Amino acid sequence: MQGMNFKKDTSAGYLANHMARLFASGLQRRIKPLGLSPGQFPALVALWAKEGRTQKELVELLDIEQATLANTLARMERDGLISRRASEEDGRVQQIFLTDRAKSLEEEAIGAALAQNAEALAGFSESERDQFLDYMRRAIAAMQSAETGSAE
Amino acid sequence: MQGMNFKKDTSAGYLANHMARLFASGLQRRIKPLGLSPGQFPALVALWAKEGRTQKELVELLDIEQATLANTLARMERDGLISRRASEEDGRVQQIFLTDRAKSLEEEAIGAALAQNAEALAGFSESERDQFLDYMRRAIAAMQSAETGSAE
DNA sequence: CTCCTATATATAGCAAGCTATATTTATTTA
DNA sequence: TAAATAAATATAGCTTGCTATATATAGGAG
Repeated sequence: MQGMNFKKDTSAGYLANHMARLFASGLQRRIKPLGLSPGQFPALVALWAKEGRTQKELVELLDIEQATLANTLARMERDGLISRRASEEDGRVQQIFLTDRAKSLEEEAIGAALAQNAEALAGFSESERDQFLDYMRRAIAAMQSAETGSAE
Repeated sequence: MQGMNFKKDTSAGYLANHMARLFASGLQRRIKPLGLSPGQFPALVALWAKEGRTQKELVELLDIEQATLANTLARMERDGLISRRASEEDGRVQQIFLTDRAKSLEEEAIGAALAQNAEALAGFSESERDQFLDYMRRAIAAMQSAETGSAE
């Protein structure tokens, strides 16, 4: 069977990958001047909302693996965005705090992310935008349940 | 201004990133038994359609950078999926050919990708699916034109 | 022919993902 | 209490993506 029917622009997976890369590079362009990178964004958002969280708490909040977060946090510490303080009750745990610099970037950084989202959805009506977000949430939920899922 | 309004599940960029990672890991789970990985997929699709393409031609076809493709092709060669033959007319150019193994995988691999797409869109009606793909194409187009774009 | 420029591919170096495993400290159990 | 298990974090090693730069070959201008 030669020439099976597979076109990249009709593949949801292909489009999702391409779209995500454009979101990331657009965000990067906007926040690089602030000394931030896209992968740090989710952790920053969680810490702007509440400091002193542990790595475990962040892993539960963000949809990434523990090892990925550990590396991201190491880069953030290196870049002067966070500091970590060992817990006294439990020697395995560290609480994570934002530096003054990281705190000072909240407004601009969130503005950049919102601007990037707006750029991507510029041609969308409000209801189209809502529907698009809903579709993405549904696709995510479907794949997550398949992940955990039962027999094939 | 403390506590700016930014929620990950209402951010198109966040959802796009998460969704793309789930597509990739789902596809990986399906094609790993074939000895393939998700990043090789676009190049394979292009070569299944027509062999003997050059790297430059593939870069024009796929939405990735030349350096990314160069590395992906190196891994594909290492893994016995492609071979390259230097052009006689132009010493800079190499034509890329599929190995027998890579050719033999076409049906199963495309089936895996289609199955992954189907899994993600399981709960969608046909018109919802079409609309979703269209939304993604529109977001991609908006970000691409902003990339090239005029003054801010 | 020689020098400049353009083109095709490769390499360096980094970020952000992942899986799998190691390490360290707590907790539980025998 | 000593040994086994669990929990929190780190590390190893890989892929896929990027930007920036190097290398090698072609082609054009003088």
